[in-house]
Order: sequence, then structure tokens, then C-alpha cells
Amino acid sequence: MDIDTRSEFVESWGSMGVLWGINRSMARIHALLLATREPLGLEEITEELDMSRGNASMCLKELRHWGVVRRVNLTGERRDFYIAEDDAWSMLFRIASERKKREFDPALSALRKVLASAGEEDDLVRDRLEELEEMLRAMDRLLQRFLASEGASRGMLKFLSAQIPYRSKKGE
Amino acid sequence: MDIDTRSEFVESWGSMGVLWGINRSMARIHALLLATREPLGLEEITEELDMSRGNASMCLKELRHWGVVRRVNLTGERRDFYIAEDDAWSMLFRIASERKKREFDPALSALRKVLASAGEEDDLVRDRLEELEEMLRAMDRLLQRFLASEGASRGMLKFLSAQIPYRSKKGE
DNA sequence: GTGATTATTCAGAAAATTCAGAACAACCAA
DNA sequence: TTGGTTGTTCTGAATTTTCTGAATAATCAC
Repeated sequence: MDIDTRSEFVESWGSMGVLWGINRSMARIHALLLATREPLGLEEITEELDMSRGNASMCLKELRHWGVVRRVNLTGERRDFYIAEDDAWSMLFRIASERKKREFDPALSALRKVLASAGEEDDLVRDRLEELEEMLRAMDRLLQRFLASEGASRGMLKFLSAQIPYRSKKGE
Repeated sequence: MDIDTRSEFVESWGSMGVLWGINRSMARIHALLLATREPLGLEEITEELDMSRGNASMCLKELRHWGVVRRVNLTGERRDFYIAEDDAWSMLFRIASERKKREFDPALSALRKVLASAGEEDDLVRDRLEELEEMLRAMDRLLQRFLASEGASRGMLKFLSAQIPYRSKKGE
């Protein structure tokens, strides 16, 4: 893979990191490792991406924590090397689970608390909030089931993607 | 509805706003309007949420732009008043559409560009990126269909939520 | 028109996030 | 031990995001 193509990928993956909720440096490192066959050392990474050792070290720590990057030891080498886990899906699942737990769940339970403590005095507000609760509950259940089994969900997505093509014209 | 419960709801909804990609102030205002029957004026909002008039005004403008808040005129009142749209689902759909368009789609097309320009020379990396593409394509299609018809998707979510309860024990 | 009230915009302040680089720690070789 | 190499942590700097408050605009009553 030529160097320009790779760096284009690195940068656009970096931008998309925001969607998952991870920052640019982390996403760039992840992209670089995804696009490289050989394990890379801290030195190579900092040079290729032009960032500080400190920052790269912290990002790699977090990426390992998310389970999307692994540290490997090369025989005869004192330094640490890093590779991307082959399975990119795991990134999605881990991050989605964590964000659900940290942001979604508390909001839903706060909403339920509001509903529980709200009297009958206000039908309009009640209806609104109940509808909201219904929506979030549905999403909650979908997420729960989706996140409960990585393998099954993956299969389901593949199935949907393959079986019911939205547009099977060219360019897809 | 007591004041503490409501403000807890306002704050946790504010935190969840990050999930949708809207900022805290906007989400807090939206929550306050959702939990209030009467139309609220700028003055009440800024006082209740302790924020500046300028910020509140900007946020309300954006919330109207998303179609989740409406401005109303009360007879005999010169000021503007605001209410939440009853339909919270529309928020989800509008925001999801917009973020897909702005963040997801460009990343997917960048990835495809990389794949197109990558040669055959490196199977591992190719496989990884192809898997990634497959995953994003599946999500893309799901999102497309989900967003294409608000009514249908809404029905589907309701159906799933009602028909296949994940846990129907108490506390639900 | 004037003056009073309310809404909007915007420059820059404040806060939050991200990052570089120095300081330190761990490790190894000789 | 000492000197050299690599990894980690942390402080403060740079950047970005968010928010305030003052200036401006709009609207209305008279």
C-alpha cells in the first residue's frame, strides 16, 4: 500500500474517531496499526504520525484498554511493539457498551424517576415523557441484545447487509 | 412534579445530549421544555438553568432548527415563548440523519478510496480493511433504512420493545 | 417620531480538551 | 556500579469548544 493512500486513511479514520467518541490521536494510531502488517514500535509511530512520545504512549495504553491494540514482544528486541487486533468489530462493541453504560443508562433511569415521581396532574407532560421512555426503552433493548453477543450481532449485520441489499446497482 | 426530580432530569438529559452530539446547554433547555407544560420565555429559562440570555437564545434557535422546539406567541404577551414538540422521535431522526451525513459517510467513502487504490500486495491489511468496510457498509444500510422512513422505524422499535420484552420482571 | 422592552449577534472570556516535552522510572548490558 | 535505552506519568502550553455580557437590532406603545 502506497504511503499517500495510507496516510489518507489514517487521517480520515482519525476524523471518524469522533463518532466513536475517541480522540484524533488515538484514532490515528489505531488507523496506522490497522494499515500496517508489521508490528510498530513507539518510535516508528511517533515519527510517522509526528506526535510526542508521551501522547503516543498514553494513547496506546488506552487503545489496549479498549482491546483494539495488542502489545507484542519481538525476539531480540528490547522495545515494545504494537499491532492492531484483527477484529475491528470489537472496537465498536466495546466502545458502544461503555458509552451506553456511562451516558445512556443514567439518562433513562433519571427519566423513569421523573415519571415515577410525577403525579397525575399533568397529562401533556406525562404523555411526552412516557413516549420518550418508550423510545429509550426500545433502544435500550435493541442495544442490550446487540451488545450481549458480539458474534450473533456480527452475523446478523452481515446477513442483513448481504441479503437485503438496499441498492444493488453498480458503485456499491 | 417536584423541583429536584425535574432538575435531575434536566441534568442527566444534558449529559446524554453528548450522545446525540448536541451540547449540554441545548440538551438542558430541551429537557426543561419537555418537562414543563406551560410555554416558557427566555427569561424563565435563563433563570431556571442559570445561563446567559445570549447562550439561551442561540440554543433555542438551534433547537428550533432541529425541529424539536417551537416558538409560540401568547396573547397579551409581547415576549416569545417556547414549547417542546410533543414528538421526541423526530429529534432522534433528524440528528441521526445529520450526523450520518456529516461524519459517517465521508469516513466510509475514504475507506473505500483506500481499498480501491490499495494493490493486492498485502493480504492481511487488505483483509482487515475489507472487514472494516463490510462492517461500515452493514451499518450504512441499516441506518439508511432506519432513517428513510421515520414512521416505519418508529413502529418497528415499538413492536420490538413491546413484543419481545427482554426482562418483564418488576422494575420495568 | 421617542422610549421601553425583548431578541439576536458576536467578540472575547472562560472552561474543557488535547497534546508536547520534561522528569522520572524501569530495565538491561557491561 | 554506571551509562544507555525505552516506557510512563504529569505539568503546563496550545487548541478547541462553550458561554457570557455588551452591543446591536427588532418590535411595540404612545
